[in-house]
Amino acid sequence: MNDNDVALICKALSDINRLKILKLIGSKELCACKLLEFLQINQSTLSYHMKLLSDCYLVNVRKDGKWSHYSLNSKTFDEFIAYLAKSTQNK
Amino acid sequence: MNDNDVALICKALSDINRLKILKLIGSKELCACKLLEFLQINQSTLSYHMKLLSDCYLVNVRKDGKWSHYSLNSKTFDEFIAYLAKSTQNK
DNA sequence: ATAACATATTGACAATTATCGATATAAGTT
DNA sequence: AACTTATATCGATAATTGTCAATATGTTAT
Repeated sequence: MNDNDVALICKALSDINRLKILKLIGSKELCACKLLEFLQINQSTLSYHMKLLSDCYLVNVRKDGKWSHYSLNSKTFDEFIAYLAKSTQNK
Repeated sequence: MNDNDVALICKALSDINRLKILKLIGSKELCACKLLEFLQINQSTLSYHMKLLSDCYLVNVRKDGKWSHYSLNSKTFDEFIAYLAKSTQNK
């Protein structure tokens, strides 16, 4: 993880809908159709957000038939938090 | 601190130059002219970034004569990290 | 094979962003 | 008072972003 990765992840988290998504899938895996129920956005818009979140490895996608199940990639998320916290220390 | 605050802070940290600034002022206060030495950007561009960072309370500004001294607002930063970390837990 | 369903992709568009040059403000210096 | 220095603001511009409607892709059910 480097500054560029962190910038990308921050960008991914800089949208209110994507933050809501993070919270929703933070503790349990959800499919796109469930996420759609909670958010006031179009299906294609959700798909756009999910791609953005998974492109920076913040979110895992598990395909099961016609469903896409999304979950938080805890490894990336934890590394991100740790990197950020460390960024502001010593040097 | 709420989702909107966090989205704003994430947006503030989603730029590579602002991330560098965060690292630079994370441990010690620096004036704009010092920051300018480290970054390959215009003076007005730096001023724009610093305004963005201080508008979301991530950065403190201390004016001293004609100088502006910037430092990390640790309270905001720590709250931000804590909020993010908590966002992905239980519910 | 056809239909229905879940999700992804494309194209378009308005809004926002990062950047710079020019100018303004405000403080120190001569 | 005139000049220099440090920073902020304004105006313009190219690039990026979030959104939707329409369409495509792929899967299951009939």
